[in-house]
Amino acid sequence: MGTQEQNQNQMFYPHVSVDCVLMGAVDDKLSVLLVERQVAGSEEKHYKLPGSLIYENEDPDQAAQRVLFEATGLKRLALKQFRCFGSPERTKNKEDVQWLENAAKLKINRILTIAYLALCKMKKAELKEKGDTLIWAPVDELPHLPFDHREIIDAAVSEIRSWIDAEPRIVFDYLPAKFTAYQLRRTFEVIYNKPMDVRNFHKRMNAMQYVVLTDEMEKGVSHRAARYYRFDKVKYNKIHSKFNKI
Amino acid sequence: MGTQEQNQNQMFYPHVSVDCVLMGAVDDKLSVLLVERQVAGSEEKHYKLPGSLIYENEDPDQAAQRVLFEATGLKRLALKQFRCFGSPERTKNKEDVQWLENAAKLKINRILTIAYLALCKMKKAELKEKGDTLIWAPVDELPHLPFDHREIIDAAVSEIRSWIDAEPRIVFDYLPAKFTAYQLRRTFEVIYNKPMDVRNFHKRMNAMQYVVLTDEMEKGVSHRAARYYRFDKVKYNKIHSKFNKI
DNA sequence: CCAAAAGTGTTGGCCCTACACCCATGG
DNA sequence: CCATGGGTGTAGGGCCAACACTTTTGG
Repeated sequence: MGTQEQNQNQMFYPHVSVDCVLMGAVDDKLSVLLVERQVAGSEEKHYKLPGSLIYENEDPDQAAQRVLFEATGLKRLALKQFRCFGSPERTKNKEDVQWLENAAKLKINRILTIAYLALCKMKKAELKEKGDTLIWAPVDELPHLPFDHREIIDAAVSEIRSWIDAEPRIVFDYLPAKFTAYQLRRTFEVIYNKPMDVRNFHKRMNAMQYVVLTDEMEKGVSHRAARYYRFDKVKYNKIHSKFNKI
Repeated sequence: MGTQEQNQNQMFYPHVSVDCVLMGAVDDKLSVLLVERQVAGSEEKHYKLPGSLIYENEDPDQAAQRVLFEATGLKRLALKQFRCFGSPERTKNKEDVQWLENAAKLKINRILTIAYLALCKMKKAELKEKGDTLIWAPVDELPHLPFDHREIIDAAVSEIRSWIDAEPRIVFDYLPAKFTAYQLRRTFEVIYNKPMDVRNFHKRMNAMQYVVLTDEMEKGVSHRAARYYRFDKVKYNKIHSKFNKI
């Protein structure tokens, strides 16, 4: 570890947290989940990314799962660690630090955060049950956020696209078990923020051998009923196993 | 930050380090730079990734630059943070922890590390001057390494390829200012570990508008002299600016 | 019968791969 | 003159994007 002997007095123990960028589509806009935070002497609502300091003997990956479970009740999401944000500049805003010290009842000098991202299919309605302390904010209409949370969200949005390219599986976390071609296409359109040709998208979907037709159809719609497809995990794993990639 | 109020006694301050995977080609093999570490009561040489605990008020990115400067004398390398390794399991090997505590003269409970990677053109010969405490180890013939350093290196090798796809610039950090088509091709072959067709590679190189021909040639070689090319940073930046990508 | 969305094929361009021979130089 | 590596072009296949009409259903 280099020359730390000469710098022992400079050694220190930062706090380490995880922050989760949970993405979903609300009103056809790519949105992120934010949690309310109480700011002393302020009437308006303030929001931040769901996050937590990590516990002793807790793996950061587990901490991220815990944070999202506590916020949404969801378990075992496909969470991806995508970057550590550790600049001392993160805590340059005194208001943010003061809020954090009040909330954590700890003296905070510096805090590193490990950022995670996930896609999810939770609907606005389901979140209401958690008591109005959660909101979905469209990524291009974010409220004021503490620390570098905006920067974290920006990084997450560009990260999710390359993640999907490498692991298409994750978009199916965002969809119900049975879904229509339209739903899958809209998912891609929202995440990549561009329209996709319907016919070309069908071809692309056919090329995904792990997207299989079911014998169910939409019912009660005032137009030709769409077929339902499902994601075949076994076929997917066969195709995407590391073994095949070498 | 969730429910940390109820868990205050579980809050703790881990140590945070950076570890650097510096890659280069030695004897036509993709290799990583390792530094020697002294293990009490052992005659054989032990190695590890160059790394350091981070200082108070030090950005992890700066810490990584510092580590590589201290090890190699190189400054301002194109370093990329690629993952944080934070499992409590990292310190399960008591020998590793004991060695670290001796080296750092600190009691270590747990240590998170932020892993960085870079390509570099330093030659074996140049490293000798640092007094034999550094080695280049081929990635498929690594010695025993402490903690999860082997896992970190494996992750770095697969990471570097996708990084180059996104930012081809970095391969030129690995080459001298003037280089031949052969050198550039060998660089790609070593990093991707597969042979590349000479003609196709020339076409690919021509497509890189930022690789420009100079009017210099090889001298004193016992075969047709190769032309030297150079990397044109200005052209590269024009082509790869974020502005063009949206 | 009309509104609304579902579903379906073909063509052209681009890019990548495979492949073999002549050129310049030093010894 | 020969050994060594430098340098070049073409043809075929796969992948992606652009593009318009018919089908089914509920109201």
